[in-house]
Amino acid sequence: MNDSQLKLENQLCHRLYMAANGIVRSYRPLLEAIDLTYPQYVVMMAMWEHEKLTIASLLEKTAIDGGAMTLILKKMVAKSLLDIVKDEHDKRKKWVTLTAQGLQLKSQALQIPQQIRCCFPSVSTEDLKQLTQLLDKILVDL
Amino acid sequence: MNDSQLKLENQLCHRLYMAANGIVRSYRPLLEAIDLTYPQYVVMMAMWEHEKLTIASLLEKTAIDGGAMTLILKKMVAKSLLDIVKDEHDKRKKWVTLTAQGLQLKSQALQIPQQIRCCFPSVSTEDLKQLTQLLDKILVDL
DNA sequence: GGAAATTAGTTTGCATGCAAAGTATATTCA
DNA sequence: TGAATATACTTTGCATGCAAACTAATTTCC
Repeated sequence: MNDSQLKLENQLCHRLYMAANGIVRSYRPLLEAIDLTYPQYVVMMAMWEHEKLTIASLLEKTAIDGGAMTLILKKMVAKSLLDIVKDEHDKRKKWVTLTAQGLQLKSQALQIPQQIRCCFPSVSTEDLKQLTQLLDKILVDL
Repeated sequence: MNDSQLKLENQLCHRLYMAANGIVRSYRPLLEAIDLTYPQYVVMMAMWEHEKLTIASLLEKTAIDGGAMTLILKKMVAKSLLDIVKDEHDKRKKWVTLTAQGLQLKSQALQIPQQIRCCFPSVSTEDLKQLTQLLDKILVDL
């Protein structure tokens, strides 16, 4: 029996775990400057792109947990970044929209992507492209 | 200004986030069968490989948070998978070792790697190799 | 038309991830 | 040798991730 398969070094999952946590850690100082946590930033990106989303579609686009989302949105509404209103016709639905302040924040966030790129000099544009394609293969199987 | 850079679709970080969470989710049913959480499984893999580690080296190998590790180890000791004893000479250090039961669990875990592979038919062996190399580029920059 | 099933969100309980503060022990160095 | 540092862990407080239970509203379908 080949127990090299159980070595930590050989676990793709552990590499993903370390890389994902590590990158989020790299974002932290940049996001603190605009007073956002990483998941809040993800929500903001979805909203900057769409302007108006139901909570359900926000959950789908961000892949954030539903239970966590309730709390995250509550905080973002408290910070006046978002508004949430019930749908007139389907009272189960809620619509999330950007406030003026939430929209304005985008201008401050625009520089974040390139700032993050600078944190990873070993990762070329070509690497990024390949990584995207490979990660997509994982995502389709989920 | 090019705000396509702020689209969720273009964030490597978000793909990593979804992939990492998704894979851990795939492990869950397999790990439940041997009553381990994912981080506990990571600790066990480190221990199966090394037999004896200080908490500090376990933290380094697993990249698990120190605060979380204290709790994780406590639970694993309670489940009789691990023993923890203070170092004789340096009373700050603690040594973690496998119990007989912890060692025995390895035989049941040996099949997990291939079972997980089956969950990801879209990811070839070559993909896995490339992914490993690319993720390592991220890891060196952290 | 009304019970059953489905959908949209929220709440709850538990397990981390993370930063920062705290504790105990060792080491350095003036 | 004794104060200042550094090391090894633990504790604390907060923010998710996750599963499961729960509420409210809507849709299906007999």
